[in-house]
Amino acid sequence: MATIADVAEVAGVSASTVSYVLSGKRAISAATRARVEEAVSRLGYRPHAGARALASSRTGVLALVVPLHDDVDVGVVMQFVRGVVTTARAHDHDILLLTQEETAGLERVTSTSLVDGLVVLDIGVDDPRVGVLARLGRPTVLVGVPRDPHGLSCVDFDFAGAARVAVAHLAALGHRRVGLVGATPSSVRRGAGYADRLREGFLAGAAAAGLTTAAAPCAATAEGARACLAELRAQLPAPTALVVHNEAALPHLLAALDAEGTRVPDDLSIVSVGAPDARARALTGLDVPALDIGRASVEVLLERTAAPRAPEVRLLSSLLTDRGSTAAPR
Amino acid sequence: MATIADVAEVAGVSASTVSYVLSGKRAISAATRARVEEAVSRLGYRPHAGARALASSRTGVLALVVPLHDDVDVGVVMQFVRGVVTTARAHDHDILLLTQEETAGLERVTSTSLVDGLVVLDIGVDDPRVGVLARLGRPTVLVGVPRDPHGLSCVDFDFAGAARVAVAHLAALGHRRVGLVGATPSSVRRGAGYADRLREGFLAGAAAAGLTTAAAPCAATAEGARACLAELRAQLPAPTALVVHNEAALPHLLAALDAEGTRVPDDLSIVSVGAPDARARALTGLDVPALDIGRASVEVLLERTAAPRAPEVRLLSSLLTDRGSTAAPR
DNA sequence: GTTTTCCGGAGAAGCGCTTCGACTGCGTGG
DNA sequence: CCACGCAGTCGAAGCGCTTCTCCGGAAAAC
Repeated sequence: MATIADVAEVAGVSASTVSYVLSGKRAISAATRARVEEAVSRLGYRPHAGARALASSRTGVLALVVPLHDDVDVGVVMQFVRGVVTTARAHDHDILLLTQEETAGLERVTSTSLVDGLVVLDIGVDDPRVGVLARLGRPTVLVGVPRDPHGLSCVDFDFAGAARVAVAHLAALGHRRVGLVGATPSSVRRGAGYADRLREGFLAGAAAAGLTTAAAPCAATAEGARACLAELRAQLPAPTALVVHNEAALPHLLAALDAEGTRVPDDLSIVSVGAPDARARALTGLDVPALDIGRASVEVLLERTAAPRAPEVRLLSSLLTDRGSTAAPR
Repeated sequence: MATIADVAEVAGVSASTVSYVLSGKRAISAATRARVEEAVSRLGYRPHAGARALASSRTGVLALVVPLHDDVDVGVVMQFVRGVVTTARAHDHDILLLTQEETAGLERVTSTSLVDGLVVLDIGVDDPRVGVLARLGRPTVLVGVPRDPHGLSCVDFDFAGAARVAVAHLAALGHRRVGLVGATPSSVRRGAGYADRLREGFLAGAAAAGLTTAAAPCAATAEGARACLAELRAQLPAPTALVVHNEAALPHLLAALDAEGTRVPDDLSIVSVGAPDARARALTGLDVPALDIGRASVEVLLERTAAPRAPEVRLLSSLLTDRGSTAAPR
């Protein structure tokens, strides 16, 4: 491998000049720049990442911490990762992939100076990692909004806003009795804040539109779907529409409705908020803009690795797509 | 951050001694080892990754190249990634995530000495990256088997073997007319070798068992499933069993069968080879051991970063799981 | 008793890069 | 005409680590 010294020799300049040509941190005459660039491409020179990191104390690598547990939709995670990687690459950064083994991993990659910053997915309301991350003192973006962000930036989907849009859509169609099929009990137990935030948006939106409501969590099984339906109907007789915040339970829910002869949207309108599922029936609803969240995370992070900056909470919204699963009540 | 010099000072030894204690590359007396370790933990010392990489020309990072196109099952990719990451961590390595932007990424991470080796997913029969990777000269493991591996190691699922097992299972039940629902046309077009390898295993196994067969690719849509069924029946009247190598088409296939009143397994037995799908109906079949493939990839790779070694092609098999979708023909 | 071996440790030379300070001409303004 | 500033370049000092060489002393060999 060619080194910067080789390039300098070929170009007939000093190593520092080559460095300045490459970094653009000092003025260089057009003639010298041309000679250096010629030498660089002739030798196929590539700066050594380790040497660069050592001298500049910046690595050009960001850590991405993704969840392992199967409570999250893999499709959404994939899209998110894709957004992160492509955006990082667009800004000349690479991604180091960490799984949620332990908080020790966070400690390790920061204190060995392996990465310049971190993006941490699936942050719970009282996530113990948030305190650790704040203490580590590296630029960090949390995906999810904890109760106390400890001064870190957050990026997430605006679940409350999405619920309000969903409710407003149903209210505009004339629905008066609307149920909420909530997230899985396990995700609620885990303290994933989005379940509560969506629920609050749902209730606030319904109250504003003067709707009567019911809400219940829903396990992603056939029995879970039936139980949730029964529970909702016990709270609220004959709802004419459902907001579903549970892509995993959706197939079971649709199967249960089909089995009892309930037609969508003729007898019941459904708006889904969450991961778009390619395999199941497409429903009217708001999709989590996972790609955009990934992109935004990296952008927020890089702004803060470049220069110190106040933390920020950025909530992204998405538009309601009509896929024919809602209609006016009969 | 504490440096090795700080540790040396606190422990009352030289920096080189600290280095040898940490790497274990030389004999150290118990007394000094204890003093050094005490100093390390007191200062919370962590070696700087860049400095280490510069001096030792090893980074402890492996590149993982994952596909973006949605022709692959995200669940399988996730499992695979999980196997890669956990195995790498178990051997004190980290994972740098690359997407298939371009072959330029491969070039970049190797020639800047960012990584010690590469694991490249979803290798096609004539994948252009294989030649590039061979030229780069870093330890590499291909997941998938190209026509010419250029001296690189390969790890993959034994699709041919899986098909033989599936066919043998059906033959043992007494089936004589068996159809193969193949991979999607787009994956075949892409040159993903597994489609052909499974097909060959299917045909060989069927021939050995004296079965009559038909085979057709299948698009992952409702019409695709119907067309594939029609095509199979045109080639082979009234097949009593199907081997399905297409998890994406499976829901549509089952729906089509259901719609025409064909019962599984009463009227038709089905063996599925591929990604286990949590959402759809569980079928008898062989699951791609994605986690194990990830694990094996890293192990094969690390064996070759540690010391030069001949390339290897490792095909992993899995066991047939009976989930009640096969029965003796009537 | 002397010589050889071996063990444990220190010293120093890089690894390849960035960046600070210094130097050299050259054009400007006083 | 002289200081002065400025663009353009170089030299050198690290960044923090690994690893080669060397060295003293104790143990083993003769």
